[in-house]
Amino acid sequence: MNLEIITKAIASKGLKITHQRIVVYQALLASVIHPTAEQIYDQIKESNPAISLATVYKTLETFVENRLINKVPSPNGTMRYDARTDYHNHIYISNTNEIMDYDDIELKEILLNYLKKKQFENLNITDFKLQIKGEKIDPIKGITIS
Amino acid sequence: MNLEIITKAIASKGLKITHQRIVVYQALLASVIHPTAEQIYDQIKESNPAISLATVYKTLETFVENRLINKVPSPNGTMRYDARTDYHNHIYISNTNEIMDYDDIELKEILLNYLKKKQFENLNITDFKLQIKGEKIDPIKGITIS
DNA sequence: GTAGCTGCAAACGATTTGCAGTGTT
DNA sequence: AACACTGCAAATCGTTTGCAGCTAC
Repeated sequence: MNLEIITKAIASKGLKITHQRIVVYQALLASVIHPTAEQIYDQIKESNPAISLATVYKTLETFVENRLINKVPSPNGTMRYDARTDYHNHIYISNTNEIMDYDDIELKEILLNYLKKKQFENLNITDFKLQIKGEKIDPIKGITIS
Repeated sequence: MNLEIITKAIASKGLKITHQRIVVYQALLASVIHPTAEQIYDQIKESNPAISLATVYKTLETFVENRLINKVPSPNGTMRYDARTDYHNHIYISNTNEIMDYDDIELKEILLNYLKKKQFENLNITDFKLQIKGEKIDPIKGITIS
């Protein structure tokens, strides 16, 4: 997406603007599959053959530390990355190993309301999400929600 | 816990009742920390020095396949195990790396209700839970919820 | 007796690290 | 020029595997 937005986002964290960081962030922003580090690497090395996998890992880790992106543990043990940092839920699809975003303002309200009512002592809540797990009935087709 | 319950549970899945399986299942049932395979291994090898870590892994995997226990991916990348298979939610505490169970019938109702209203096409939901992430304000003290 | 289980050691895949060289500021 | 960042290869960590011997049924 917009290169200026990307460089600004990186610079805003006091990080140096390198080609590698731009490309990694760009790839993640464009992706909808919550890719692994290796998937990002495979994708970007086509246009960027010199990049190293270790750099992709380091870059992603740096972004996570600076809250530019999120790291998502997946049920099969590998980490996946998510450029979205705003509130949203995930659906994990076990037969295709996909992670889908799932947004609903109503759900957010319901959960916020619920959590507000509860008293959590000694706990500072930093995040919450409804994790839905399921399987596609037809693995080739998409999922629609209404 | 009750040895008879343990052996019956294992036998009910058509699995052979071995000392190792009993001990692993027992340790997991008694634990409240959602231990890793290695934590279970460390705990049981005190009374069972001959047991091997590979067996603990294999045993846990067998239990998961037979739906006796659950495998939980944790944000730091390692898998943790949970003897509870009934509906419950998890709180992940990032500064202590703890996973806490969190139960509330009201919450279950709210979520069930919400999901019932929604139409998920081409998706067969197998599980859902509210994942709360937070940090302990005082890491030594516990968390109370009301 | 036989299939299923265990223990060992070796293999594996994902991720991290140390370090010398390079690039950004 | 200084320091942060990159690339490489080696190291590490959690987990899995192959296989020979053992055990529950």
